[in-house]
Amino acid sequence: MTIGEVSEKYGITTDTLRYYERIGLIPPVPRKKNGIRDYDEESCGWVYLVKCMRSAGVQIEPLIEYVALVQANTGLERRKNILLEQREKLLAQAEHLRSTIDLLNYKIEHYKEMIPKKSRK
Amino acid sequence: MTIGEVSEKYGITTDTLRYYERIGLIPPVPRKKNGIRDYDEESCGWVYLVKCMRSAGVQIEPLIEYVALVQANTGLERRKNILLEQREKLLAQAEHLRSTIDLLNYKIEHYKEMIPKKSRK
DNA sequence: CCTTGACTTAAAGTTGACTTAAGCTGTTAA
DNA sequence: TTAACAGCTTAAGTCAACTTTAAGTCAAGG
Repeated sequence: MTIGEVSEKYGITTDTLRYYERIGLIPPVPRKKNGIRDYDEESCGWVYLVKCMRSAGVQIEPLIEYVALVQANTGLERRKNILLEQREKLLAQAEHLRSTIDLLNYKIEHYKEMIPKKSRK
Repeated sequence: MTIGEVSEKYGITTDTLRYYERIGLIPPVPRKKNGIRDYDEESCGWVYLVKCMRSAGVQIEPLIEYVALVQANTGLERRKNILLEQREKLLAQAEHLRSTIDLLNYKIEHYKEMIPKKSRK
């Protein structure tokens, strides 16, 4: 799979895909003899994981550390801790999101009551 | 209430509070004769709302528009729509967060299985 | 042969959201 | 009364995470 196809598939620009690889957010992608990236299942899996985590708000730094450990095949305990830490953050975020949505619901109800009385046009 | 007290109360620096006011994220705060800000209930309410929305990920721009409309006492319909739009975004984000947390749970389970076999130290 | 799409490094530019600096003034404690 | 403090303003600076530009090379397809 070419970088262009992967870009299409996940909605990430080719520039960003190369950037991710450069900074170690995903492990080096296998190349064809001519040096062109040839994404396999595994690389796609990494891209998917990063896309998912990043869009959920996980910072780049912990992900880079995690990827480095997986590549070095070490730090099992540390890897688990990184995942646990990030999960904690996401759980807190989800909780905060819920209460903010409640606040919005409350305000929106207020407008629903106000508006029908005015608009007629 | 001085800016310092408000800063303390909501965990927002005085710099940020002034910045918020300057860009219209909260309406102008009342002043004492000497020009020093004197936050009342209403201003504190705005600070709280902004803190809540911002930390949930709501963009500054729509909030500025909303605040401007409230101040001009117009655009009831538009205000409601802004709130509806932001709620939609937060709901989508909450859903995405949930699935990402699931993915993390899955990966963490994997590490829980791997680790006990090795570590004995 | 030439266009297309891939590749490289390195650096500058962008965006969103603050933060800091510089240079004031006004109130309070020693 | 004088020095420390908290406040004031505007403009410039910072940071993360990209994005774009420069300035090329390389190789396959029409």
